[in-house]
Amino acid sequence: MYRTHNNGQLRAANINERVTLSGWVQRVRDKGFMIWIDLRDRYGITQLIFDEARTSKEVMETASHLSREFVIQVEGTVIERESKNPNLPTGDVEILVDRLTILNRSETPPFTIEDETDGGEDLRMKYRYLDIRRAPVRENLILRHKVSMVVRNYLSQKGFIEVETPYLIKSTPEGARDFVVPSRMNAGQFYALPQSPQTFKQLLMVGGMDKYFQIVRCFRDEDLRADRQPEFTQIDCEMAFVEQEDILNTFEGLTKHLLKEINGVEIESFPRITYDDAMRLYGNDKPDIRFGMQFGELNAVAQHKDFNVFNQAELVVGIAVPGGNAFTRKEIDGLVDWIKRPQVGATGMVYVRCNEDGSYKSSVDKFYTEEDLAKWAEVTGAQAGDLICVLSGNANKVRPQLSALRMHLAEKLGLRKKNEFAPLWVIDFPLLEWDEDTQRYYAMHHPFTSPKPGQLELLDTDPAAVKANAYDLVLNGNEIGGGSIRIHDKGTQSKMFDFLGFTKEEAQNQFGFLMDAFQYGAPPHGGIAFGLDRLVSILGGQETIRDFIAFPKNNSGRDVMIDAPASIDEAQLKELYLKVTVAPVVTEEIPPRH
RNA sequence: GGUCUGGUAGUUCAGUUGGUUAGAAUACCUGCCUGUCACGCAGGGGGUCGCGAGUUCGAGUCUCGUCCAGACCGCCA
Repeated sequence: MYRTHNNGQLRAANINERVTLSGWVQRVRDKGFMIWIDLRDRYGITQLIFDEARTSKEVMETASHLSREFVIQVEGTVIERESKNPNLPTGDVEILVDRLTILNRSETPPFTIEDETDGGEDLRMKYRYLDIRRAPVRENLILRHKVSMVVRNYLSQKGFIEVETPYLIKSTPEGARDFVVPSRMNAGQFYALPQSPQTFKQLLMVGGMDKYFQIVRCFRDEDLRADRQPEFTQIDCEMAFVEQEDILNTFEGLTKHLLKEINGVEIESFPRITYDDAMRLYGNDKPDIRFGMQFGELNAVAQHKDFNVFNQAELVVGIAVPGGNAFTRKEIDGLVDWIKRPQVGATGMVYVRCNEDGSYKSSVDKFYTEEDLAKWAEVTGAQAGDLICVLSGNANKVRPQLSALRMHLAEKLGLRKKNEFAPLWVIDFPLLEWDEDTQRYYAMHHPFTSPKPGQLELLDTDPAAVKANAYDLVLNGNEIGGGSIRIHDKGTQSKMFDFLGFTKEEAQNQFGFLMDAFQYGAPPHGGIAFGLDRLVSILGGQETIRDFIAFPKNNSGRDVMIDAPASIDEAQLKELYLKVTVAPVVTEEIPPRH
């Protein structure tokens, strides 16, 4: 038997018990006459003691040569500590060891296995199995497990059935790039890995499953970010015989339940905002509403003076930055530089200082009186002590720019508190989105999304005005879920494909199976999918999803631990009927560590 | 595809105007230490300054290229 207890278990009540423990050596404190060892496992740390006066010479000798991350097994007696450690749950006791076995030795790890490690991102990923020994990573994975369990239990109780859908499916040109898998048995043909189980869950509705969910891996071959991985996990859900209201209520219930179970936060009901309002008030379809700073449109009060920049602009829009009058000139110049960076792309910024005495001082005093500026303050809701930041230009460009500034300032001012949770629904998304490059409309959500009742006719006259039965769940400025009521009849679906530029043949070839299914009694249905990785990281109060994934990919989509992706040999290529047109990549040999 | 930041000891980093033998902390090794818990003290070993070219009497430092990593924009229905 390797152990009678784990390393987080023993308390004063266990004193005088004889125990066997196993684990990793966290730290050795060798004072010569006595050696203390912190023994670690997933459950905690227990202190071992080896004492000249009470421990055999042989065991003492072995103990003195232990070092970090050795795996050992000890037998001994639980004794009361002479000096207790209140910082440790097991801090009242220690184990006086009389038998010590080294189960496995360890090289010195390349970084410290501590909460605050000295290891950089790169190194931690290369030795991820060591990183996972660290409490913060371990706790994140445990949190992820808890969230999955809460979701599974909740949805099961509500009558949802978890059904698995295939990973080897067919590539479609719409949407993200597919990861593709060559088929050995079907020369020259390829599977694609699913970007989501979208069509399958709709077919499950046609199949009468009524309420489906799946915690499922999805794949997208697009560039990565701190919150984006090429393979990621969705909580994928679909319901039959529902309207938008039913979906919103069901999954608001799930999200409330999660916030309560995981974070102990109770929220009455989630606010709803239309897409148009979100864009108008926050310049963004996933607003962070933990703080205010809503946009104020200033065209009426700032145009028709002598300031041509504003007069020529489609939109003049500002935000009040709470306490922003305290910024120095240098800080404000820094903000201007920040928004002028190519990533944001603004051409300039006008600002107004709202002084404590009620007076105003702006960068455009030449053109505006204090009375004018007072109106700006009224529109943006600025109080004495605030700073008003104003951008102008084309509405579609200015709104995202001011949104970026709003988020940047909120970060700077500490308004994005990680233990505060502000969910909201964004509803009434447009059905379509115009793409300048290809000069055509694309489905904003996906081509299976239904238009609002009675708006299908608009498709021919004013496509941009068509609203969809689509909704996003936003939490703290992150889209954590999105879905729609789907099209469930062949006629409408066919019209959608037609409008999106599919020929009859293309539509039949790519989505014929779905439209066929719709001919056999497809029920009205709709659903939603949550990004589990992102959801868990937000509930865990962190920005990056990588630490909530056991073995994540890096910025360039590589797994630096197993060194994937990699070339495959000629024979394998031949078997798959593939020819590679670039030279095989020779990966760097990893030198052995000493 | 683009913008920006970084790459120096096992690790995290410093390194001035281009100038002697490239430093600190930590980790590691050795010794000492009568209750440690980030133990302490003394000593020691440890460097392809990412790689390649160039400028220069002289490059960790300047220039160009390249590779790697990270953040962001595009992209992600």
